[in-house]
Amino acid sequence: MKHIADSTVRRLSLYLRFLEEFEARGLTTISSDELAARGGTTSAQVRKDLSCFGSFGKRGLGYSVPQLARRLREILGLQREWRVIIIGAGKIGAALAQYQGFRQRGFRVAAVLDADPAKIGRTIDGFVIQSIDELDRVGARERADIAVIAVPAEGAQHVADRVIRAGIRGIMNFAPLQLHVPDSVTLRTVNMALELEGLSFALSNSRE
Amino acid sequence: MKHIADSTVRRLSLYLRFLEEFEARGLTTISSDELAARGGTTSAQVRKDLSCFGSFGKRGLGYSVPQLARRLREILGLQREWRVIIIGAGKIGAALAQYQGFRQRGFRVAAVLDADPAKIGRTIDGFVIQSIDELDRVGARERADIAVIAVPAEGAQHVADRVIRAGIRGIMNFAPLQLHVPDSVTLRTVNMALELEGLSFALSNSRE
DNA sequence: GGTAACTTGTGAATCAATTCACAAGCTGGC
DNA sequence: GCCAGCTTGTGAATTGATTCACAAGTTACC
Repeated sequence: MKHIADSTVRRLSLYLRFLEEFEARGLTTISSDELAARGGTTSAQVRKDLSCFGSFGKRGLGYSVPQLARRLREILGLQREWRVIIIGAGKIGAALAQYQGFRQRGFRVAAVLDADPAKIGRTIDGFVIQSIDELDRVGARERADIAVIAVPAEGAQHVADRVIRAGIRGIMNFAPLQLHVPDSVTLRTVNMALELEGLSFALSNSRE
Repeated sequence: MKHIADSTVRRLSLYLRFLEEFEARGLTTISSDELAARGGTTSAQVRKDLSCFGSFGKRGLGYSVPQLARRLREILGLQREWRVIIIGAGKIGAALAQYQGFRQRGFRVAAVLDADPAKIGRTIDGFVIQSIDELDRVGARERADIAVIAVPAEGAQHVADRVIRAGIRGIMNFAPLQLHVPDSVTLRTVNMALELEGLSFALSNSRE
C-alpha cells in the first residue's frame, strides 16, 4: 500500500468522530461536503483521504454513515483492543491512568509503572504501581502494545530504550523532548511546551 | 513577513530546547549539523528554518549558543510572560494547573474556572476555582492572553465562543473535538484520542 | 424513460515543504 | 598572507500535499 501521511490519518480519526455523532443522531447518509464542514477542511480533501483506501460512497448520494464508520474503524485498527502501559505515576501519568477517554476508544490501561521506590505499591485509580524494573515481565504478561511515557525529560530516552527492548512497538511520549527510536517503532509526541510556544509565536507576530 | 509554517515554529522550539541544554553544559558554539542530529532533522532544514528570520551564524564556525538562544526566544515571543486562564477543573485542568512546565517557560496560570457550581470556591494548587460566568471579568482583570480549554467535548465550542468574546486571542484546546474559531484567534489542539488512533493505525499496518 | 439536481472519484494543476548542492565566508596553522 | 578545512546561507530541484475541475454515476420526479 502507498504510504499514508500522518495528516491524513489524523483527519480520518476526525471523520470517524463526526460519523459517530451522526450515527447517534440516527442519520444514515452524509456527503463529503458535510464531513468537510465539520472538520474544517474541503470536500475534495475528504474524498482524497478516503480514496487512499477504496471507494465507499455512492455518487449522487454520499456515504452510508454506519458503513463508512465501520470501514474507518477497520482502517484505523480500532476493532480490537489495544493494551497500554503507563510509565510514570506523576501528575500526568496519574491523570492519564484515570482518563476515561482511553477506555472508551478501545485503549485499555493494563499497568502503571514508576521508578520511584516510594510510589511502588501505592494505588492510582485501582492500579497498583509497579517498579519500572518489572517492565519486561509486565509488558509480556499484559501483552502490552503501547507504552505511554510520562516521566521527566531526563529519564525519558532511557525509558524509551527499555520499552523498545521489551518488544513494545508503539510509544506515546509526554516527556518534553524529542525521543529517538528505530523505524520499527512508532512514536507520537505530545509536548505541551511546544504547543504553548506556538501560541506565543502566533500572538507575538499577529498584531502588526 | 513571509508566512511561517507551523512545522517550522515547532522545530524552532525544539532547537531552543537543545540550545538551553548546550548552554547549561557551557558550550559556546554549535553547528547546524549538531542541532539537526538532536532534533531528528537535517542540517539544511535547520538552516532554512533559521533563514526565515535572518542569518545568525558564522560560516566555518557555526552558531553562538547564547546568541541564537536569545534570538529564538525573541522570535518565539518568550521574553515576556504570558498569562493563562484554565477553563475546566476536571482531571486534565487540575493536572495542568499544577504543571510546573508552564511556569518554567514563562506561562503563568492566572486563574482556574469551571461551570460546575459544586466546584466553585474549592481550591486547586492554590487557585480558587471561579465560575465560568466570571470569564469576562477575570479575563480582563488578569489580562489573560491564552485560555486553556479543558472541558468535556459537549461544552467546548460554547466555551471557546465566550473566550473569544472576552477578547482572548490564543486558545489551547484539550477537548476531543475540532473547534471553530475566526482567523484572528490562534488555536492549538491536543487530542489524545487522535494520537492514540494514529498509533493504532501505524501498528495495525506495519507488520506486513 | 428522460431530465434535473446531486455527489463521488480522480487525473491534472497548483501550492508548500524539504532536500540538494555549491558559492561565499570564517578560522587556524604555517 | 595564504591555504586547508569547515560551515553557513540560499537559489534550484525535488518531493509531497492540497485544490481544481470534470466525467461518470445515482436518485427523484414528472
